[in-house]
Amino acid sequence: MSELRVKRDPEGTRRRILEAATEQFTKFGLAGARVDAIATAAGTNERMLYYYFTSKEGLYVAVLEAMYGKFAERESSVDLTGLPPAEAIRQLAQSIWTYLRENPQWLSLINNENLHEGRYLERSSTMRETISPVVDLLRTILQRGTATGEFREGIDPLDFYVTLVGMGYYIVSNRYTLEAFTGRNYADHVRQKTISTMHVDMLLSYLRPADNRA
Amino acid sequence: MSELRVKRDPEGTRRRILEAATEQFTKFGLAGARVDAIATAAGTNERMLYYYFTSKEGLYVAVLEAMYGKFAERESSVDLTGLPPAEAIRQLAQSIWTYLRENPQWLSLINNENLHEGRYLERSSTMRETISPVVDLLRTILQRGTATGEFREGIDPLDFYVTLVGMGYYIVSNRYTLEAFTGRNYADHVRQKTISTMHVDMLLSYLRPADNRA
Amino acid sequence: MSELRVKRDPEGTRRRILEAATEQFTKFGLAGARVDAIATAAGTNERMLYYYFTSKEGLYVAVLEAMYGKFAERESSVDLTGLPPAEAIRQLAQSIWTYLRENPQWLSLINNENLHEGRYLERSSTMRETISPVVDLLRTILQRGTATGEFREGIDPLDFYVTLVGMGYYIVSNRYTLEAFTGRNYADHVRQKTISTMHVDMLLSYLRPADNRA
Amino acid sequence: MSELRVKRDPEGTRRRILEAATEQFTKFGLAGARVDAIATAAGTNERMLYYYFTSKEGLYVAVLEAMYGKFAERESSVDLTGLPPAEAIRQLAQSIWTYLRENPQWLSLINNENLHEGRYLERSSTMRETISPVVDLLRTILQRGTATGEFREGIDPLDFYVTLVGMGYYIVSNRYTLEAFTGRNYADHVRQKTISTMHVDMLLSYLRPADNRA
DNA sequence: TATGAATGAGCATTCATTCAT
DNA sequence: GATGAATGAATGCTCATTCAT
Repeated sequence: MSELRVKRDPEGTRRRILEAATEQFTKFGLAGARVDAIATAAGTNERMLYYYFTSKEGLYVAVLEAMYGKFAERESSVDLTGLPPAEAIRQLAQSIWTYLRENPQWLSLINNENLHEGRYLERSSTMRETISPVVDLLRTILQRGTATGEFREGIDPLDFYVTLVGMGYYIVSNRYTLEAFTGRNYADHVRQKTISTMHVDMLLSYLRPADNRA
Repeated sequence: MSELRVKRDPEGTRRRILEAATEQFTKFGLAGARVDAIATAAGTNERMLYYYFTSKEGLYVAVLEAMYGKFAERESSVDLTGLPPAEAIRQLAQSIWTYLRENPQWLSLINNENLHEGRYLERSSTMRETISPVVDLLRTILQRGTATGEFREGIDPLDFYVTLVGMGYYIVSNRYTLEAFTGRNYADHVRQKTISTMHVDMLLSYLRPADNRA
Repeated sequence: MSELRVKRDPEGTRRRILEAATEQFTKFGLAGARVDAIATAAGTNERMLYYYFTSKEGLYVAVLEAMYGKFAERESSVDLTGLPPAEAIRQLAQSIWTYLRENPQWLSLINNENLHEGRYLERSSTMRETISPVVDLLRTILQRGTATGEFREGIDPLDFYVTLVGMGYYIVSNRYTLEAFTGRNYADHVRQKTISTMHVDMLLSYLRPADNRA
Repeated sequence: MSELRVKRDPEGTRRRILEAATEQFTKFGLAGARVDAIATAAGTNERMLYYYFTSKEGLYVAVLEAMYGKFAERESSVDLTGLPPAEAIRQLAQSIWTYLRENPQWLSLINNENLHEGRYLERSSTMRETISPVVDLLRTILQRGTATGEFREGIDPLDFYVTLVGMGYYIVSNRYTLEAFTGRNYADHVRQKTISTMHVDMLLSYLRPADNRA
């Protein structure tokens, strides 16, 4: 018999709570989110939230972990084999920046975590492995570029990765204050394209060997 | 009659409330900060907070404005006249990055504002003028560099400024999550020096004209 | 098929719930005890508690009844035949006081019942018969003592019994507040022996006929 | 201007909360009492309860302390100078028992404290001094009696006091369960008179010297 | 018999804010 | 200007209990 409202649906209930919580936490932060708003949005009652996640903080950690999961999944799915080094860098950067642009709530969560000095992130243990595949990929690209003489030697892949991510992160995360300060709307498509071109140029001109310059 | 405790000190009370509020808002955000904690920390009672700032939000806006004021003051005090263009860029970057490093609470406030989609920032109207002197300064430096042939043409000063700030912003603001993800402590002095060297190199190699490269 | 965990054990489950409930109710009272704590301590789930005992109150009554059962069993097992009256009184008193000392949770339950004005006790009808054998025994002893001239006439056995029990009850039930008020630890063995000697003396000197005194 | 409802009355509000709390705690115990019921009964709101007493437990302790205060006041007001020793004992006992009879809520509180193993009583520091005046008084009476040869030697005043109090305490505190068990209503005036006569007789016959007996 | 899932009312407590002096 | 007293609406969380399997 088909029913509109499924009465018993543990997995569904859990999932709906997690989705609702993700939205509330990204919108209002840990302190600002309200458990009753989460329960209502999830179509259940507050009690179930505690049944599945023990506490508001427990739910917050679960949201963080679910987010990391999706992020890691996506990061490891990029395929850049066979591309010339510079082009690989370009595409890797675009891929990461696109992800950040499309998932601003993810950045809100990260910012919230930094407000809490990473307290809740520490509880989860698999963060480091999340990004290592991308950094490995980047390392390979840099090595290929150095081998062909296109890139200079001695580039630290992790610092380079952090810089690359930061470029995209900053303009997405700070889009509202940037508009107030600069008068420019960096959420705008054209604006984003312009500045990301600058960023790619910057990354690549930095990689170019000194001999090639003078 | 002489008393140990000065009862009436309007300016002092106002200032102490503002200082206490700054600390609480930067630590816990708008939602997380507690008015009674602010009052206690300021050595006064909650009522005075409403007397001077109307509401919690009003106090929050006042904190934002006070912060902008200090930031603007500092930004306009840099003197780079007489320096060769590349050196001027280097010193400007270092100056800004040092400020960010030394004022992480300022970044917390900005992040909080972005969480609120810049709602409270809009109320204050003088934001844009805050950064324009620095951007003007940067524009002059870029023009000087272009004139001497050191820098390429057609660089957008504002986008360049945003990129430069973002580089410093990201590693300070995200220091906690970066440590969880990368295993590196970017709050560390040596680490910060290393990556800021990379950033300056990146900015300058981007500015170098194409003719100079091939 | 043999399994390590026996799944079905109705009597065991019922018993374990009752034991866990006894502990929780004596520790925290009816209002303070938590059904989920009882279920957990009994190694089952809350639902079974309702299956066997209908409600929290039903379980509470069941605990009361089980306690009475044990108490009655014990009370009727004292054998004092053949002892001289005074010695019989002495041994009866010691027997009762020892029981009280060894079952302070029983006193907690009784106190709880008095807090509820005996509401739940009334439901059980066999209370009165519980103590009547002991009172009968006491009546016989008193009659024997009167016959030999050792005890005076006209002693009410029930009032005497109540007084005797009260002496032991008070110092066990109130051991914590007594320590706070008097500085003496009446839970201490030596202390208990001293005061119970006083109590026995008191009971016996009361029983002694007036003629014997002057 | 005369108003029915006094708007500002800090002392009154505090007092009314304390009175309402006393009633609720004595009726339902610490766990069973409800803060909103207390607030309503006090004609104020829950917030004020926390304003004046910090927490439910804080209020509970305040109730305990207020009760002790009244008890101590009363205890120290008995005047027995000039009475013959036996009469003094009789009147002291009656005075204490009357107090217990008239303040059964006080006994409920004490029982509750014993359920909590005296946890909250410990916080208050002046308990011991509360009863010492009465014990001193008792000691004097006993000494006077010994001097005249009416009382035997070597009576411990504190143990004697504890026994005396216990006699009255038990039949008041356990009046409901006693009725269920014995069928007698010890709250009844006649009943109480009968048994307290027994108790006084018991105390006095215990005090009488051995020489006087045989 | 047994158990995981679900519920709604109620819980102690805290919140930002306002009143009266 | 300054302060203690007062408020009502939340807030996160727990309660005893019932439903569905």
